[in-house]
This record gives sequence, structure tokens and C-alpha cells, in this order.
Amino acid sequence: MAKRQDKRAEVIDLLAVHFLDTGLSDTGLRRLAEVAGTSDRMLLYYFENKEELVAAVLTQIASSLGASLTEMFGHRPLPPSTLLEALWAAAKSEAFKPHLRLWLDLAANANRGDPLLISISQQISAGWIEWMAHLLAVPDADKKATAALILAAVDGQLVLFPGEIARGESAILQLIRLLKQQVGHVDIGDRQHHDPAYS
Amino acid sequence: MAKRQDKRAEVIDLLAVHFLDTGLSDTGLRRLAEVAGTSDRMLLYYFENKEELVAAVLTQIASSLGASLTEMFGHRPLPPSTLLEALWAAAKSEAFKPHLRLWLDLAANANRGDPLLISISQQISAGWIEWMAHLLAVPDADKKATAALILAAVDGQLVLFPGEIARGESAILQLIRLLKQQVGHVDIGDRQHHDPAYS
DNA sequence: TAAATGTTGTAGCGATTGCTACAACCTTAT
DNA sequence: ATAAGGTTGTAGCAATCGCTACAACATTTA
Repeated sequence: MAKRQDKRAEVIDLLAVHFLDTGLSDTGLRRLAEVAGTSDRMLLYYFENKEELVAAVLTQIASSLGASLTEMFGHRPLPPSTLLEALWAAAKSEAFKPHLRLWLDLAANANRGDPLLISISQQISAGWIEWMAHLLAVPDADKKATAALILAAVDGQLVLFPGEIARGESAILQLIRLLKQQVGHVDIGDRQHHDPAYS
Repeated sequence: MAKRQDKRAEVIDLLAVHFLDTGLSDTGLRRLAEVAGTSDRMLLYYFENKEELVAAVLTQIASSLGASLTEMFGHRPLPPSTLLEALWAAAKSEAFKPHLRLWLDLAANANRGDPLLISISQQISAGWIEWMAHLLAVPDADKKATAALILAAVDGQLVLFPGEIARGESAILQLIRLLKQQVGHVDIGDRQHHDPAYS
């Protein structure tokens, strides 16, 4: 026993951890085999080639992301400033950093044009935005734009201050202030004035 | 003639263009030599090693960035929403994309821990922030935070939507709206209420 | 039991990596 | 002219890369 498919799934799990730990460098087949407790020869038995291996691992990380986010933040709708505060606290935590770092790594590689990485990266981004949009207590018409803005602000700190994201604190606080000052339609509660131009 | 130092500078210029075109991949010595019109052997004569080569090229790109930014935007102070509008228009343009892409590439590599790349990346980020802070018509106390926020929002679109940054339009428009709604201290003019806690 | 199929180890190919040994050239200084 | 030193080409090393040929073993099927 320990058939091909079983082993494949086990390898994916182990490598997902490794990818989150070390990013997309350090991905030589022999090194990955060592991490997965097997041989490079076997990796290419379980997977068509390295590309499919990487895609499988990243896809699994992407699909498990939604679950961990929901577990972390629940389902209750939050005002954008509160959500950003919580997200920022998470981004600064050690537990969360690997995900953001891997995401940045992936985006940078995707920017080089690789269609496979572009697709996976977009899938992850869409997952984040979708998750946050559902959680935001703002009019439907603003949900996606606000979600993308909040995510971009946090990711942007990763680009601006590599390795020490905490230095982006003042910029995030500034955005929190702006979101709190938001005038007009952001009455407290769930009453949404349902702009029919959006879902 | 054509001494070592002259050739070195010429090589740096040629490779700066190449780096902006193709990012930090495609940096094999033989490939770089081809681009620079020389041989790998000579590259290692002009430079100590590949690391020093890359650092020299990136540093030159970083130091030339300020000049081109000032040339593009002038010196007149602008309200943050106007500046973001202009920056976003630039970010979407083909002429500007290489810089952003290279910056993202650099940040991703820096995030892997390489101290040299971290240093260069921080230098570039600081240059952007400094430049924008001087250009912003906001109280001194808010200058750097606002600049970092605007930059992060734009860079973040690069991470969220690799290869098609224009899809971040709605998030940027959202931030423009927020900046326009900014209440309180943003009286027109340069009168600053000089919070002593900040430079 | 025999044949077919699934799983794994050994060994290595051809290409690429950063880098170097060595010798030849060319210019300059004596 | 001769020596010294700066400049450049040829060739190749050792390591790593993704990947494969081939045979051995195990398990299932006939």
C-alpha cells in the first residue's frame, strides 16, 4: 500500500509547510525530496514534472487559505477600520508572515510572465478579496474596492519595508483614520442601500 | 583607453536597462555579458563578483530614480488625491511599469533575507517616500505616513493583480475618494501646525 | 504459477551556474 | 629595447539543475 495518490497528497502537505517557511526559492528537486522524505526520482514519479509539483502545492495553499482566514476572523461583518486593525495585527504576527511573504514571492514571479504562476496568484488574490468583501460592513457597491484597498495597503508595506513590515505602521494608521472619517452612507448597522448596479 | 573604470560604468548603464526590462531573473553572467557586449570573463574583471555587479546596477537605478521622478512631477506641492491620480496614471503607463516590476522583484528577493538586497530595497523605498513626502501638501506630521500609504496602495495592486495592474483601478479610486474627504487640518496652503514630535 | 502492472533505487546525461587558471596581448614606464 | 603591469581570450572546473534509462523489487491479475 501507500499508493501513488496517497503518497502524492502526503508530499503536497509536507511541501506546503516548506513553501510557507522558505518561499519559492530553495525548490530544487533534490532539496524538496529531502524535505518530503523521499527521493527526487520519486517526486517525478508522483508528479508529471516540477511545474506540476509546484502548482499542486501552491493550489493547496491557496484553497486552504479561506478556511484559516474564516477560522481566524469569524463571519460577523466589521467596519473597514476595525477589519484593517485586526488584519494589520495579524500581518505583524510571526504566524501570519509566511503567508504574506509567499504571496509576495509568488506575485513577483508571476510578474515575470509565467502564465501558470499568474493564474495561481490571481486565484489567491481573488480568495483574499472575496473573503474580505463578505466581511466588510460597507455598501455592496464599495465592498470589493474597499477590500482591495485594504489588502493592497498591507501588501504594500511588504514591498516598502521588506523584512520589517512593522515600519509600515504609520501608513496603516493613516488609512484607518481615513476609513473612520468616511462620510455619507456608512451608517451603523447592516442596512445597505442596495445599489442595483452591483450584486 | 577604455580603461577598467570607464568600461565598468558603461556596463552598468547597459545592464540597468536590461534589469528594468527583464527584472532580476535572467541574470546569468553569460547572458549579462551578451547584453553588455562583453564576456563573462570580463564582467568578473570589472566587478569583484556577481553580487557586486548586481548591487552596482541596482544602486545606479535607485539613485537615478529621484531625478526622473522630479522631472516627471516637478516641485509644486500637490494635494494627496491629485498626486495619487497622477501616480496611478503613471503606474498604468508602459513607460513606468518596468520600475514598479523591478521594485517588486527586488522586494520579493529581499524578503528571502539577503541583507544586500534588503539594504538596496530600503534605499529605493526611502527614495520614493522622501520624494513624495516633499511633494505632498499636507501637514508635516502626516507627510511620510501619507506618502507611504499612497505608495503602498499602488504597489499593492502589483501584488494583487500581477501583470494587469489596471484591475486595481477601483481600489485606487476608493483611496482617492477617501483622501478628498479628509477633514480637519487640511486647510489650503502651506500653513503647517508643526507637531514637534515629527521633523 | 506466470504474466502484467505498480513502485523504487542507482546512476548518470546534458545543460547551466559562478568562477578561475593560464597565457597572450597591449600599453606604458624605464 | 626591455620590463612591468593593465587588459582580454580560451578553456574548463565543480556544483547544481530538471529529468531519464534501466533494472530490481513488489503487488496484483489471469
